[in-house]
Amino acid sequence: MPELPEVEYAASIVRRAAVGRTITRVDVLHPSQRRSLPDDAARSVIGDTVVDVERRGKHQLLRLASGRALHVHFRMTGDWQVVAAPAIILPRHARVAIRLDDGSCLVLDDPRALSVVALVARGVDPFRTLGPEATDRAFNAPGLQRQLTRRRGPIKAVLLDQRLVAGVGNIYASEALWYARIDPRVGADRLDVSQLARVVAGVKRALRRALAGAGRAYGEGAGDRRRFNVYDRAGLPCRRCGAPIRRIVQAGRSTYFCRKCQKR
DNA sequence: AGTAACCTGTGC
DNA sequence: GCACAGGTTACT
Repeated sequence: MPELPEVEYAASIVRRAAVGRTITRVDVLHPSQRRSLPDDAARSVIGDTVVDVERRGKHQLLRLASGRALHVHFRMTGDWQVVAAPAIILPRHARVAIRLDDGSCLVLDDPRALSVVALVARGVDPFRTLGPEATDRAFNAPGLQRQLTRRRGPIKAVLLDQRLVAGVGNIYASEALWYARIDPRVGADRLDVSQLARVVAGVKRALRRALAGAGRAYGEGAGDRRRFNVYDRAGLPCRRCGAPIRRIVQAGRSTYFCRKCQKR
């Protein structure tokens, strides 16, 4: 589920539920999460107050009054559930439960347990390695071209590199290149600045469209394929030209594209 | 640049 | 049984 639009939506839910609230208890319910959030760290945030919730790329940061923060990444299958008091019934795949002073509970719900929750010390910037935000003006063709002098590889793989641009995931990398009409297999360093401008525009278009729809049609499974132009549509007709959508594997991940209208 | 690893679930 | 899954890091 969680690409940037879903993370933005999840962050907005947590913001509403947690800002201004004080943490009264933290339970780490799966050994996998204990690696990033050991028991002593979990204990140490008790009594601290959530003052803000930020999102950068696919990362979330719950800023605490002490100056520290909880850094959250959903990876493949994480999500927040906010459970209201007094009936605290944890979802099936509850991995971390953060109780708040109004009796409610923030639950990290993650079947695969790959999510990461870590305590960040005051003054540490957990986002320092991230590139410009995908939806921001700072993500632009000239800037991308400069980065490409050091980063080679097919454009699809390059878009997934969070150091170059923050927030593009596997679905929207395919979607963006379909909008840009560019073949995902092309070496990124072979694209000229006007083609890179199309890639940048494609990324923004795909993400903004999804951001507008996040919250609706979320996690319903069946409705998902309809939202996409190419992702998970192997063999189905391209919405632009009718040619069958192809699936290939790049760097171990599925890529979907239209061979006819995505060139070079 | 590809592959394994981290985990569990789903669908063929 | 096996392939595959929307992410990321650390290895060949």
